[in-house]
Amino acid sequence: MSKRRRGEATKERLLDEACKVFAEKGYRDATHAEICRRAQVNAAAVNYYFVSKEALYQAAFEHLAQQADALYPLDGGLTPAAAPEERLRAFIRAHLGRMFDPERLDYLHRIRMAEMFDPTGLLAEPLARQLAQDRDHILRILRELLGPQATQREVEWCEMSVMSQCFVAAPGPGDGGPRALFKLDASTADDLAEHIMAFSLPGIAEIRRRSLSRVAARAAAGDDADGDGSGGQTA
Amino acid sequence: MSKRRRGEATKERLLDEACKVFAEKGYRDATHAEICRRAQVNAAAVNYYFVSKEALYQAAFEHLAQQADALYPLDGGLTPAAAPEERLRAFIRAHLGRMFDPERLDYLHRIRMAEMFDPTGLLAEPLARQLAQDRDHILRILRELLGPQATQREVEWCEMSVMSQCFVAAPGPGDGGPRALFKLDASTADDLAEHIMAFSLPGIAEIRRRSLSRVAARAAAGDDADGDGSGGQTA
Amino acid sequence: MSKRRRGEATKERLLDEACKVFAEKGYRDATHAEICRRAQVNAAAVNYYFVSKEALYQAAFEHLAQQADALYPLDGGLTPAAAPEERLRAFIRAHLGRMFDPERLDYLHRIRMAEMFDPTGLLAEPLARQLAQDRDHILRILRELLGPQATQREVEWCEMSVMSQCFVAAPGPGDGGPRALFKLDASTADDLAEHIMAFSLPGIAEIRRRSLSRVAARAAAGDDADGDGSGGQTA
Amino acid sequence: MSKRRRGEATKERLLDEACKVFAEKGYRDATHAEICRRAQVNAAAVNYYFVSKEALYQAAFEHLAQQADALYPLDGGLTPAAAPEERLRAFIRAHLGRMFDPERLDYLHRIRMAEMFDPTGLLAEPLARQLAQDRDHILRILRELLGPQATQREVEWCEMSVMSQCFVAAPGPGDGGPRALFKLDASTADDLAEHIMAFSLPGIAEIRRRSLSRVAARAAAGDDADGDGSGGQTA
DNA sequence: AATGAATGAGCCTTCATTCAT
DNA sequence: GATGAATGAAGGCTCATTCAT
Repeated sequence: MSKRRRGEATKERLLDEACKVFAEKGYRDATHAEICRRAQVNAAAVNYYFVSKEALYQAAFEHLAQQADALYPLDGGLTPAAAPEERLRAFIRAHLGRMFDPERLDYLHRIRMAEMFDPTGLLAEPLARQLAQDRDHILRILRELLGPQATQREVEWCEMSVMSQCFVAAPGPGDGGPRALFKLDASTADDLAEHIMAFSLPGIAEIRRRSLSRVAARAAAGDDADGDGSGGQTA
Repeated sequence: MSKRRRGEATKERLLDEACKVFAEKGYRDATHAEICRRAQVNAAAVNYYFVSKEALYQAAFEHLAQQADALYPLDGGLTPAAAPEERLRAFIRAHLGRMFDPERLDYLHRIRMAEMFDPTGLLAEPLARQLAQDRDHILRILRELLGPQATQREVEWCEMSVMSQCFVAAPGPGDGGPRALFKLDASTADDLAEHIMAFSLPGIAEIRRRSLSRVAARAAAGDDADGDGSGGQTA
Repeated sequence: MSKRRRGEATKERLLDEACKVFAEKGYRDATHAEICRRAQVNAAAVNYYFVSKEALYQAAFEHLAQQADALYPLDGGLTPAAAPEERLRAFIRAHLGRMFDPERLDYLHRIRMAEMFDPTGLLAEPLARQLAQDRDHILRILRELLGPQATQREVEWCEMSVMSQCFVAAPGPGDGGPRALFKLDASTADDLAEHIMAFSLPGIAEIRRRSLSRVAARAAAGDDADGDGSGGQTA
Repeated sequence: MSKRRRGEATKERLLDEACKVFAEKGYRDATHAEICRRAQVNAAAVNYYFVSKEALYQAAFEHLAQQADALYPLDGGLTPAAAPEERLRAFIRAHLGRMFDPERLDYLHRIRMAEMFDPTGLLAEPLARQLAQDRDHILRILRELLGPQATQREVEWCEMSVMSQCFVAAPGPGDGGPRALFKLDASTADDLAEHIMAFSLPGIAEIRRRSLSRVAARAAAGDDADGDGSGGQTA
C-alpha cells in the first residue's frame, strides 16, 4: 500500500508543478524537463503518469478548475432567491477570490486567458462548458437587475462590462501585469469587489433606465418594431 | 537605387507578415519558415533583415504601435481643454477603433494581451512606455471627472474599470474569444463605445460622490491625515 | 549553380545510404543517426531533405525500384510475340539479375521481403502496384504455356512455384541467408536461371497434361461442370 | 506447490502471448507492455520470468519449434526405408501443415522468415541447427531421387526449388502476403502439397536425366575427373 | 544582396530495465 | 514471489541560426 501511496504523491507533485509551469510559461514553453525537475522526478515521468504533455495540460486545468469551484463557488453559497445585488456581489467576490488566492488559483486564470489569446485547442471543450455555466449564472442575475424589457444585447453588454472588470483586475505576470499596474493584492480583493459593485450598479441602473424609456417611447408612438436590430427582450 | 528599393520592399513585406503571424500564433509558435513562406522569401531572410527572431518581434510590435498611434490617436484630436466626458469618449472610441480595425490593428491588441498573459519579456520596455503614456492620458481625464479629493487609488480603480471594458471588448481568436462571446464586430464599435460610456459615467459619478462625502465626513471630524493621496478609505 | 549541385549530391548520398541501411536493418532499426553518419551529414538532414523518415523510406524504395526496372526489365527486351519459354527465361533471369547485382539491387528484394513479413504499411501502394504488374506479366506467359483449358488456380499455383524459386534463391543477410545456404553468388546467376528453367518447364508441362486429361475426361463424361471450385479457364 | 503452479502458468501464458506478438509485430516492434498486457501481468514480468526481452524471444522460438516438431514431424512417421517420393510428399505436407495450422504454428514460420530478411542475430544458433537438420533430411531424399551421379550442387539446387515452394506458399501478413496472393488457406494445404509434388517430381526427374547423360558423355570421353562430388558441370 | 545548404540544440516520446517493497 | 514506481538511453523531429556562395 505504501508503494501505491508514493505513486499517488508523486503524481500529485507532478500535477502541482505542471499547474505552475503551464501558468507561468504557457503550454508551448512549458517543458517536461522543467516540470519534472521541479517535481524532482525523471523527465519520462510525465508520460508515465499522464501519457502525454497534452493530457497533463488537461489534467492540470481540470485540477485547478475543481479547486476553484470547491473553494470559491460562484454563487457564494446564496440561493437564486437571494437579492440579485447580493448574488452579483457574491459572484464578483468569488471571481476575485479565485484570482487573488495566495496559493495557486490564479494559475487557472492565467491559463484561461492564455488559452483565449493564444489557444492550443486542448481545453476547448472544458473551457466552453465552464464559460456557458458562468454566463448562465451572471446573465440570470443581470436579467433580474435590468428587467424583462431589456434587450438581450443590453444584458450581454452589461455582462461584458461587469466580467471584464473581474478579469482584468486579475493578476498577470509578476511585473507588468494588471496586478502590479493597479496595485492589487490579496488583501485588497474585498475592497476591489466593493469598488466594482459601486462602479457597476449605477451603470446597470442607467442601462435599465434607458431601456425602460425606450420601451415607453415606443409604447407612446404605438410602435412595436424592434429598431436596434439585435433581438428583443426575453420574458 | 532599385536594388535598395527592392530590399526595402522585401523587408516591409516580411514585417507585415510577421505582424500577422505573431498575432495569430503567438511569438513561440510563429516560425521563420511560416513568416518567410508568406512573405515569399527565403527562411534566412529574417536573420538577414532583422538579425534575429526576437528583433523581428520587437520591430513588428513597434510597427503596429506606430500605425495605431497614427490612425487612432488616443486624444481623438481633442485638446486637453475639451470636456473630460468628450475626451473619455474619444479615448474609448480610439481603443475600440484600434481593435476593430478591419485591416490589421487588432494584431497589436492580440500581441499585447498574449504578452500580458504569457510574456516573452521581449516587449517589456516598449509596453511599459506605451502603458505609462496611456495611463497618464486617462488618469488625467478621470482625475478631472473625480475631482481633486479622490484618492489615487480611486482614480486608478476607475481607470481599471474603464480600461478593462475596452480590453475585454476586443476581438480574441475566432471562436471562443470575447468578440464572438459578446457578439461584437466592427459595425458595433460605436454602439459599444456608447454602452461603455453609459455604463461607466454613472459609476464614476458614484465614486466621486463617495469620495466627496468621505472628505466631508473627515472634515467634520477635523481630521486631515492621509496626505499622500494614495490610500485611504480603510474601515 | 554550384550550391544547388552540392545539395543534389548530398541528397543523393543520403538516399544511397538510406537504401543500404533500410535493407540491412529494416525500417524500424534504421536510424537517422546511422544513415546520416554514413552520408557524413548532420542527423537533421533527413528531415531537411526528405521531410520525414517515412518519406525517406518511400523515396529509397522508389529509387531502388527505378534502378531495377531500368537495368533489369522483366521482359528482358523481348516482345510478347516471342516464345513463352524464352519470355519465361528472360523473366527469371531478370529477377535473379536484380538480386545478384553486385552493387545494390538486392536491397530492393530485402526491403520487399521484410515488408512482406513485417510490414510497415508505408510501401503498400507501390508494392501492390509492382506486384500486380509482375504478376500480370508472368501470368500471361504461364497461360500460354498451360493452355486455355487450365484453371486460374492452376496458373496461379504454377506462378507460385516459379516465383518462389526466384525469391528464395535471392540473397538474404550475409551469413545464414539462402545465398550462403545454397552457395549462390553473382557468377552463378545464369546457371541458376538455367536450373530453374530445367526444373520448372517439366513441372509446367505436367500440370498442363493433367489439365488436358481432366478436360478430356469431362468431355467424355459429357459433363462440363467445374468441380474444383476455384474458377474456370479464361479464353 | 500451488504458488509454484501459478507461477508456471503465468510464465506459460507469457510465453504464448510472446509467440503471438513476436510473430505479428516482429522482434523490435513487440513491446514488453503489449505482451504483458495480453498476458494480464505486470510489465516487469518479462524480465522477472525471462531475464530479458532477448531471452524471451529465444524461449518463444524454441517453444514454437518444439510444438512444430511434435505435431508435424518432417518424416511424417515414415521410416527412411519408405519410397523417396512418399518421404518427399510427407516432408512437404509437414511443412505446409505447420504453416497452415489454424492455431499458432505459422508463428514459427513468420519469425523464421522475419529473421531471414531482417535478422536480429538472436536466433542464429537454433536456426542454423534446425536448418541443418531439415536440410539433412531433404538432401537424403533428393539424393535418392537424383541418384549418386548427381553433383552436390544439383542436389542443393533441387532442394532450393522444392523448399522455396514450401516457404513462399506460407501465410504472410494478412493482405499482401503470399497466402492472399495465391489464394491459400488451410483447407487447400493438401491440394497445394499435391501441386508441389506434381510440379516438382518432373523437374527432379529432368535434373536426374541431365545428370545421367552428362556422366554418360564423360564416360564416353574417358574422363573421370571431379572426384569431390561438390561441383561439376562447369563449361 | 540574398539564399540554399547544413547544423546544433532541444523537445516529446517510447521502452526495456531496475529497484524497493 | 511479484509488482508498481521510476528511470536512462535513445529516437524522430522542429527550428532558429550560420555560412559559403
